[in-house]
Amino acid sequence: MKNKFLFEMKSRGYLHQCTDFDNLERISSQKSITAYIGFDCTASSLHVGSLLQIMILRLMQNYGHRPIVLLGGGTTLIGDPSGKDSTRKVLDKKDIQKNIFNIQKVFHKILNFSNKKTKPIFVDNSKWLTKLNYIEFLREIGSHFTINKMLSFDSVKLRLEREQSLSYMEFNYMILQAYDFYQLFKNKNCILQIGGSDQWGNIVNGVELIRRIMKKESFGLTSPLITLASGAKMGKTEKGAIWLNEDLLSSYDYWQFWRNTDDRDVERFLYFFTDLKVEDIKNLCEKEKNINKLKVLLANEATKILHGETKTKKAEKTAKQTFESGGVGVGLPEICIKLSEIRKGIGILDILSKHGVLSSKSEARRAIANNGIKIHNSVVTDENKILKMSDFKNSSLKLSFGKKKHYLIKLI
RNA sequence: GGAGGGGUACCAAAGCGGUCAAAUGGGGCGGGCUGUAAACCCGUUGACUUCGGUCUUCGAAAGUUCGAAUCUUUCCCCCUCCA
Repeated sequence: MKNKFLFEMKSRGYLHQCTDFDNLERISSQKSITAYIGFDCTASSLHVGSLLQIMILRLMQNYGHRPIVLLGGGTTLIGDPSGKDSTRKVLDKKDIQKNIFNIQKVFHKILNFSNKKTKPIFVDNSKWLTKLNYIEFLREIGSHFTINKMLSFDSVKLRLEREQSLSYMEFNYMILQAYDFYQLFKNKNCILQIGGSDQWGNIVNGVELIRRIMKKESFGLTSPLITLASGAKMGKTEKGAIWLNEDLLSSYDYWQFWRNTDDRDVERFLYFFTDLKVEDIKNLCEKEKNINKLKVLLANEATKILHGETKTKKAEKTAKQTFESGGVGVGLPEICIKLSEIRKGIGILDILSKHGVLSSKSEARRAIANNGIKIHNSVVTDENKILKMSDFKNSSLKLSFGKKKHYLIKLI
């Protein structure tokens, strides 16, 4: 393969399907191209489930291509039915705008803005979608779609087969996404749409719409859906999503997420989520027998991309102090307690339930009954324990819930 | 619009007048083993509690009853078939 960009895409495992690989390869070796990925704005942050897409944009930039980040302010008003069992709550415009604002931040961290040629363009499809005139739209765009075909797409078919209702509103989603691609093709010279494999149908619709209206070729490319070795979907852990925005998930917790990767996923993730060279990863995985070293490497490299070198080093150091030497890591989440409260006498249950360690006193009781709470590494057995000054060392106290969640209680 | 079926905890699914804070499975959480892994084993899984109990939950509201997730009425929602 002569095209370095697509070659690396392939060797990292980013490639799943493409509408016309050979032609895309030819064009992207001749000139710099523009490609877009659309993101849902249903939450105030993206989570690791979207990270692969962002890594692809990053890779594009490395090879001199320009990414467009489409934040779907318009399509989020409708809700993509792809891969979903049921209709989502409909968000209002204000929330979506807020989400767009917050989601943008993460691209500024991961993508490169210094090179004029490859600087990302942000677009919000509400700009054109909300202005559409229904009748005109049906005539110009709707006439290019047949219901026969639309019914055959997985996103629709699955919902119908499972006897779950699909509203007419959602049914229109794929047309709107196709229209997005058409708009970007026409106005921004964007010839490629990238997405997760669940987007294949939506993407193909766009490619076809462009061919029908403009008689020109555009391209669609999908990345594989990442499933964890455990079978779960990436980013959707039960304990809560792995958010990319730091106000929702600290850099330490983000580092921990990667550090706790399943053995079987480590190698793949090194290709997916780090900047390490493909050959280097290959060599490393062959030579390194200690999988835990690779996990640390993965955690370091992945965290670096999102949160930067300084915070990564800090997270690594904190983890080392906390887990390997059983000591007190400096970067642990802190809980501040007033000196006067200690003097009055504050119970362990209150500490646990009021500072977000656990969500209720009952849960705290349970945790203590199950030997899950430790102070300075020794198990707390009395749920009525009152914290005293003598429990603190240098006016701080290490509180642990389970093996992995550790907090530092500080006196103020 | 007509005829049926159904809405139970995070999810699936039992219960069909008291012994039901609700079987069972999955998931989650904690413990053990280990490597901050997987698998496996054990415990736990509404809230508050002076650990005696108390309070709020079975789509919503009203009612029958000493007593309701269970019976009645109305309403809301979902599904199937017919039109």
